[in-house]
Amino acid sequence: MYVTATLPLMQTRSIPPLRPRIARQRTLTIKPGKHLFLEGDAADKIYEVATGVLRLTRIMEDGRRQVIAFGYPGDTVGFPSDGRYHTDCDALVPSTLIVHRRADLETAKGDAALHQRLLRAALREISGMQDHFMMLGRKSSVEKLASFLLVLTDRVGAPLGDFDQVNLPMTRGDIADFLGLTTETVSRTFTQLRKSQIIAIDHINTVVILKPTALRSIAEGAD
Amino acid sequence: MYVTATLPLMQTRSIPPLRPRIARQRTLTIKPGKHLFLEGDAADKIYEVATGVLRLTRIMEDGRRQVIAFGYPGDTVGFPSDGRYHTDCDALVPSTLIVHRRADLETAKGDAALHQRLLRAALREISGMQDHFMMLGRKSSVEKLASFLLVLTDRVGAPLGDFDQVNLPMTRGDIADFLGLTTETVSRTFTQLRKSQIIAIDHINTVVILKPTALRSIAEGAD
DNA sequence: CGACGCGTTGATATGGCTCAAGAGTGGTGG
DNA sequence: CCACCACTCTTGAGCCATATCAACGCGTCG
Repeated sequence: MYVTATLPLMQTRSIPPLRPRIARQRTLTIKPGKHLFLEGDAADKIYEVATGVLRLTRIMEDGRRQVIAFGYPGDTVGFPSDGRYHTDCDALVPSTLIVHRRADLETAKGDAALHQRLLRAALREISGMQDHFMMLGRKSSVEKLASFLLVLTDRVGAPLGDFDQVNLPMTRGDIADFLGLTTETVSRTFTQLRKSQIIAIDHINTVVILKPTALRSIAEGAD
Repeated sequence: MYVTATLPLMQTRSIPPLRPRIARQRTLTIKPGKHLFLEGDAADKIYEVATGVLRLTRIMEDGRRQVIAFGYPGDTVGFPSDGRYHTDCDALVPSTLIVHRRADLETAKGDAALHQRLLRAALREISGMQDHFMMLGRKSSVEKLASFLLVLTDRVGAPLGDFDQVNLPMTRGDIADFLGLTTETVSRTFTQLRKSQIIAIDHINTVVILKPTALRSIAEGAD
């Protein structure tokens, strides 16, 4: 069997945000709480996150919500199907985005390199989602939260003394809806990891990874 | 809110299998139980299902399994990321596949129409997976099974008298691993739907949809 | 200062899991 | 053609992880 680190976020590995070279780039700023697009909107644009964090969600008629992904710098969001977006998308923190036309993804007629780039982002998204499946369908609450923290730390963690630290711009409810749990369970699971000295919690949204190895073995399903 | 039929399978809508026009197509036959590729294999080829049914799976070190998707005619499987496959893939029934080169997806240099076609398949896969997320994370067992049966019926159901009938080439275990349940729960849920006269079960793997409306309202979360 | 949103914690309920037994079902070889 | 075996499916009983319901603290913002 091929062993994979299980990665709940959209993408397996981050790619540095596109830096303008020759052509001027269309960019866009979006504030927390503001929607970039809604499910069902005609999808003309594709967005590449430059700074900030986005949230992609799906909502059922009765209000049940699933967070499909968090969009971090380097991530691309807004892949259309049948010309429409299939999730809602809003910002968790002030964010800046690079705007691409749908045509840049769909045809190689224009900027071939950009086309390639967007295509590759789409493929990365597919493989990232496959990890998320395993997590949603087959993992316990601790395993889910451990996996989540690990991926986030890998992608956007910052060293703090001997440890890695990670900031969580999303609420416990967002994490719950990403992992298929309730806020209460997420909160309890944080407490559990904190009490077993595997993580430390600074200000509600700042987690320090004290025992990365322990966290990793929890995520992979070691008892 | 934009209301979506929730669709657990890979793709929202089937597309007719590619029919050879000028160039000869490379095709391939695969028997039940045989693997088309494994997670981690170098991904040189992309496959379009012409006939049969494939199964895409992910397995954890301790044996927990997640069925990522079932590949029906018109579906495309084997999207690579970083040049590798990220799931295992085998056949549930004898299947024939149209083989494409990875380059056909990745560059528009060769057959532009084919490139487009594969790209669109990738985008459809992304949106299909988003539906699957909602199902895995937020639905009850009946809702899951109802959604599953509906999508399958839409895609590969056949009329039988006044009703639609659908064949299930996969085991209860496969369905369980697709829906994030156990075999026992899947079996019980089938029984429950059968006893409430919403479906009828012919030969273990043949389901007749007696009350599609009821099934639909269960899938969407009506109590 | 009050209100509201968010997070934590506790008590209890319950849906789906686990363990276990039996009933089909299909394949194989005598 | 039948007997046997392996495998899948079904059903039951009990349990456990997570949901639900509820209370409360804390920080933020008007």
